[in-house]
Amino acid sequence: MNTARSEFLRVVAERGYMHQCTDLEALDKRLAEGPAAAYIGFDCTAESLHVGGLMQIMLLRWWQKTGNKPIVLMGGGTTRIGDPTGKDEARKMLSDADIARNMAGIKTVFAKYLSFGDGATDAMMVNNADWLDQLNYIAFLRDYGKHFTINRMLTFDSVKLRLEREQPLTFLEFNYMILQGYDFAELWNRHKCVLQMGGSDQWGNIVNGVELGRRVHQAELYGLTSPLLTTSSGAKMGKTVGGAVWLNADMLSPWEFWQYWRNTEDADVGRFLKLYTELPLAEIAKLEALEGAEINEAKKILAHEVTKLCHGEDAALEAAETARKTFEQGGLSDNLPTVTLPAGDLAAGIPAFALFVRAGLAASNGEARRLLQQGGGRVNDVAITDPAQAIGADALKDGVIKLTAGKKRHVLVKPE
RNA sequence: GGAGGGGUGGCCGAGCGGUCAAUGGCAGCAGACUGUAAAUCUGCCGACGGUAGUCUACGUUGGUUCGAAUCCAACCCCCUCCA
Repeated sequence: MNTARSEFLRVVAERGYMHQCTDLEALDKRLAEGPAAAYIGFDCTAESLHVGGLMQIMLLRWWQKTGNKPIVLMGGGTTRIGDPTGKDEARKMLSDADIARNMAGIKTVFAKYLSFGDGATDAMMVNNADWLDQLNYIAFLRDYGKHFTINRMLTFDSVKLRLEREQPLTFLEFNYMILQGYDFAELWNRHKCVLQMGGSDQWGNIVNGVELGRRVHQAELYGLTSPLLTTSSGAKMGKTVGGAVWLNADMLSPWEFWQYWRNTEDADVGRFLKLYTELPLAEIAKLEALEGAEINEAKKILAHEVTKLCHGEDAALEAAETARKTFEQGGLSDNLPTVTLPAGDLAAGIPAFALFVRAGLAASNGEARRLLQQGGGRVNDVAITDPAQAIGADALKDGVIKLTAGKKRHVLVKPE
């Protein structure tokens, strides 16, 4: 791998993006010959992508930076089927309206990482509904179905998992891999796309496309997968207290996004800097070498760099400043998540537990009570252990009340 | 169509007439220790409620019982084997 001639594959190898490749040497040779097009597919299963998809986006970004053309494939068609890969049971069917809404939400993020346009290395976005929706069943089966044997399909992990666990796999889902394979062949046909990338769980689907392209179009196609990312302690990436770590700001504020990276485990800092930032490797090596509490500096840089790419430099700086005020000075920052409350309610006094619920720091009154009783709740940095203690307008400091749950979750309450 | 097995809290998985809001594990939350880290230890972990109490829960609907997640019936769904 050190012998890679193409800049892209060098980056991929050095920064840890590679898990498997269908034919590394041939791909390297192809890339050395000149710019190429590659695609990654994104299914429209939620209104935003989350950090789980960030590595794929970074791959496309490097692809473009190293002089190639990225194609973002929106799975408007395949999402109607539902990818069974890695799933114990069928996902519930999404309505076309859901899919359209999700696609609209997901699309927005790519503009931040890729530059779109009509030039040779400009990114383009396509939707596989454009060709899948109008497939003619019999014609499709004759032209493409003949290239897939059931024998082979049954050997794919996505299928085996279901069969071994004795969970049903519907014929609908069974077709997913064929359609994804067809996507690749079609993208070769339309845009001379030679490479499909994706997470390691997509390996089987990708290989299908490579083979289909060869059989139908005699095309030399390649596949490359990235490792499935878990944190050092084994947890799957991308969970915060609130849920997934979304990339869209309206689903997860830049402040919380920054916090997510700031809280990276020590052992993951170097790896994440390589994967999710574009800092030079030499600089990363220095940061990685920091010991003990000093590694916190590296985490701040990680948080800054990742947030800068996703939400812009201003948002990153603002989050850093908010963190500095909140954690290092123990003070107030008006950039913390804020909840408003009718001034009248506050004047009348609200039991502490109820206030925590209204601020979104507890899901139910019972949970809020427990939080307070266990000493995990603070009002203006003072622990409140009596859940029923009334909080009134006299708690206002500079016009706001600061609520804290645990060590890291802060919310400002403002009367209005 | 026939025979058998199964559907329990976010997940896995016990329970098989009362002492069950339901053992245990995972996940999650909080506290201690720390560095907004990890590991570890401790507490919490259905809802409402002045921790007494009330309500909603063990696929669905009825039934038997003083009393059911536990027994019966019908229905729905899943799995296995046979046809």
